[in-house]
Amino acid sequence: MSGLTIGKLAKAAEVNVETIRYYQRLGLLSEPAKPSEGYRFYPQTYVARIRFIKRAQGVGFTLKEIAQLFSLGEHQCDDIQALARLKRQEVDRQVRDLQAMAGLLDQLILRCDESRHSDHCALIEELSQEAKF
Amino acid sequence: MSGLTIGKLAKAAEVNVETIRYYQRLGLLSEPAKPSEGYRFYPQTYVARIRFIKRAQGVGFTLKEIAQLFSLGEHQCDDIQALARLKRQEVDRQVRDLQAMAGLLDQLILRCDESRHSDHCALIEELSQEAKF
DNA sequence: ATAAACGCCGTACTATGATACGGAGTCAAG
DNA sequence: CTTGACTCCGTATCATAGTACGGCGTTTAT
Repeated sequence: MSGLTIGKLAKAAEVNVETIRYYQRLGLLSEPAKPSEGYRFYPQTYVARIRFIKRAQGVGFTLKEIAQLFSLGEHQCDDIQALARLKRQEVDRQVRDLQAMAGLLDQLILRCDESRHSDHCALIEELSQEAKF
Repeated sequence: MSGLTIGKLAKAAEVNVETIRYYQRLGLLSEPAKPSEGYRFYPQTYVARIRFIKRAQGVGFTLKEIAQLFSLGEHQCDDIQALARLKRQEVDRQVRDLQAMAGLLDQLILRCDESRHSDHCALIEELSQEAKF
């Protein structure tokens, strides 16, 4: 098993072929050398990498940030730590935001149980008040 | 204190004036009636609402999803619960993803401490393996 | 050995989430 | 009472993240 064609990779990673090409253009994925005759072959590890990109995006990272994240390991350990710690803090903030969101949804669900839901705006207000960052 | 002009609101919520107009066009914010002479006035509660939108975006919600979230409270409690529960599950998944991301960053930070960082790709692979949703 | 399917590559188009711009009206400080 | 800042509104432009398309070459299954 020397590798996957782009179509197989796309299917395995559950993305569009064009998306892979796009990621290559952005440098998120390196493009394997093209054999003088025939198609490119992609290593299986790309499946994981693409899935990772998709998940990171799902939690609010931009492709640029993800590229930065990847680059963390590719430098000598100098200012990497600072960047990683910064990202780490952002992630913590995002977790807090999501937990607040979970709380809001829980309250909405509860309120539904009680068949009474007049003050959801107060909830939103409260939630955003917490956001002192 | 009868309300804010759009500029004051924008400053208070730390967004561009144009962003507010845009949100109005999308129905995320209702546009206060324009007095026959003079400027519109926005209630202070809009500050919280805008901050909420911004935070929700930050954790991966689209404006469309946020609009949906807002609409949850504005219907009679029928299929609201189902939708809220669905969103709730998504949020839980996102929290898990973020925690995995935090773990990845922690490992990168550690590896920096050890001044040795050859296998970060293995980390990414591992992380995306976990993602069986 | 040939047709259908797939890969390659460049360019064009789409949707989302804003931002900018221009001209006219309004407000408020000096 | 004027001038500078702000509002209003419509339209245009931008960045990001893809998706589609067309023409050509390659591959593979029948």
